[in-house]
Amino acid sequence: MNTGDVSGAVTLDSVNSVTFTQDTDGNIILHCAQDGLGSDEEAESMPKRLRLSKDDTDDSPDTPSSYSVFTLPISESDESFEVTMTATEMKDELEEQTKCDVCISQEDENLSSSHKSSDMSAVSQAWFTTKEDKDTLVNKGHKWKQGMWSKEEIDILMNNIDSYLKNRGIQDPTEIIFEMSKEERKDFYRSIAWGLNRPLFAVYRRVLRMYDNRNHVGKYTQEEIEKLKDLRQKHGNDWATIGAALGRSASSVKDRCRLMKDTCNTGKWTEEEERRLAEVVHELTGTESGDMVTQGVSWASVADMVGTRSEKQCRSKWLNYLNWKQSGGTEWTKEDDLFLIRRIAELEVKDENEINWDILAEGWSSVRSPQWLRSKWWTIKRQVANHKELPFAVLLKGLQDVAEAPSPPVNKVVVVGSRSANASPSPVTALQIPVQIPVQITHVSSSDSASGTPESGTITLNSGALQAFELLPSFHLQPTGTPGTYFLQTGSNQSLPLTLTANPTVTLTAAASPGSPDQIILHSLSADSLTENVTVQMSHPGIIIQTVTSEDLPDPLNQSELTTEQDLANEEPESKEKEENSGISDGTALIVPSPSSFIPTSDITTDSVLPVGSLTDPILQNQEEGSD
DNA sequence: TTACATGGTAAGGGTAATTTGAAAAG
DNA sequence: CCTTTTCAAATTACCCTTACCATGTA
Repeated sequence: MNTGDVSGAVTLDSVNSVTFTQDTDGNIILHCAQDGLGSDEEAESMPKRLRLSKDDTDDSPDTPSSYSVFTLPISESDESFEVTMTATEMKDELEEQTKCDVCISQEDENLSSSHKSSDMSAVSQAWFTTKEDKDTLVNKGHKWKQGMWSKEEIDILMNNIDSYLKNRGIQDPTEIIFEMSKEERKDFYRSIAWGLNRPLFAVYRRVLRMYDNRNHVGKYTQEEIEKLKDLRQKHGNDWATIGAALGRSASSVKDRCRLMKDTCNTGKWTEEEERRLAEVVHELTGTESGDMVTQGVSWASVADMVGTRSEKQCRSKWLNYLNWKQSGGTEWTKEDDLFLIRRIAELEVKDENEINWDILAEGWSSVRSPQWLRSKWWTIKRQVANHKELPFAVLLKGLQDVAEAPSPPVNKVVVVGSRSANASPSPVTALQIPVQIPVQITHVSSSDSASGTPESGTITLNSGALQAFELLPSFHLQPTGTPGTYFLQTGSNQSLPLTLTANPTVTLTAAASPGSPDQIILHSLSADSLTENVTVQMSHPGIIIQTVTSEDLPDPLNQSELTTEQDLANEEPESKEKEENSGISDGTALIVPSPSSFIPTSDITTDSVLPVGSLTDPILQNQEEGSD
């Protein structure tokens, strides 16, 4: 699937000169002369005014402050549009200079010169290689982001690249990156780094990796590995040459070589190996058996001394098991799960990246290491199929509810997120309290049904309750007549993964939830006699039933049927794929209790999340393609 | 020449996700 | 007893920083 056609992509090439003023409410008004709008024949001289209002969902110290820009309606014919402008670090300037001229012009010399007048982007406009440089800047109060790039950062980067390309009339970014000379691409990196709190060299590397198509090739085959060994013999550490010969990037082959020491064992560690590992670690770090050692270890040296294992194996064994074992660690329990979620919630961080795992892990005997704890969090988090889309706070609250639910562990159905009505692009967080949704499964005694058992039986699902819904191959909704109530109907030849036993009605989960009148009735028309006439009632507004099948997307036909119903307009439970990024994708969702192995996350990732811009991150794209 | 900006490499610490394999359950 | 499922350990593809070097240029 291609995300390139995400609708509503923002056009950034409306090159006009604009003027900021401030109104009495403190809003910044952006006056924008209507001359340069490209092909627009209607040379409407009416100036377009935009109001900049601070987006307060995003005021964490580490994330860029962003301003939403809305057009103020001037006339009916005025094509309104909406832009989100990231104004990182420019905030202060904007606030103190109530009036300034900014030229967003074709020539990005202008662009940079207007920035140059200040140190607003000191971080992203410097190459900087040393720690001291970093410290100096940080001490001066500049933000310095490092570590994994967040989705937001990538979006900014992609947008920057996009507008650079548009300004230059270049189609393919790889032209600039791999073909142009230094001179020709002068200022490329400088321009695209704008708005990011990372030094240029970080941006530079990120971009190289992103667009190097020899970099996301996937698993090494056995032949490749053999060939790699040969090449290694021949060329030593000349990774560029080896990579070229293999059709892989230099860093890829370098990394692969790190995994294979000729003397490496695989599989389970022997006691002797473990003993040696412990000895070596303690020796190299000047610590004693029983001490917690979670950083400051040179794993390359450790591996050398251990002899039979690679550095990664050593590190992994130590941080995920051995150190904990030796310092008297205790087993991780379900309670620990809950405790972890609570602890994280207590931190009240806006973003996962702000969590200090070292501190969190301190004095917690069932935690094997901070690194391990972090991965533990990941496994918890990934039980939520769409965790990638959910705002951190929502995810957290949802998990907390789930974990604390007193309900029996069997048949737990959890849904995170609720529908935030329509339209209003209101803050995604806070208001939307994830709830557990009671799901009732009853037999329907409706209409026809020739089935012999009007009595109903318990419905148990293969293993996790929601699997039933996930596996629904396709369906459509039919209004039942009762407002907000629909039949959700599957195709006749598709059997639900439901089996009936002998029990009348079953509530899959019974958590406290806001009473809600809205119901969805699922009516299976499966040919399978056992599953005939099964109705699933769910009472909650805005449940999204995500059809996640192995073939990915729901049947488009059914989708369209679904959306034609007028009263589905507000409550329409399933619309995600359709609606793309029209703003209502916030927060509604579905947790799944099923093993992660099953859920293809590919279809719920980027499309609805990619906010603006028409470029796709090739890395993401690659991952999607690969996940088939 | 120095000093500095830019662009580049190798090494290695790290993360995120999948694969593997043994134990538990059917 | 055999097969399937489950779950944690092991593995691996990929990511990011640091240190250091090369070259261009003011």
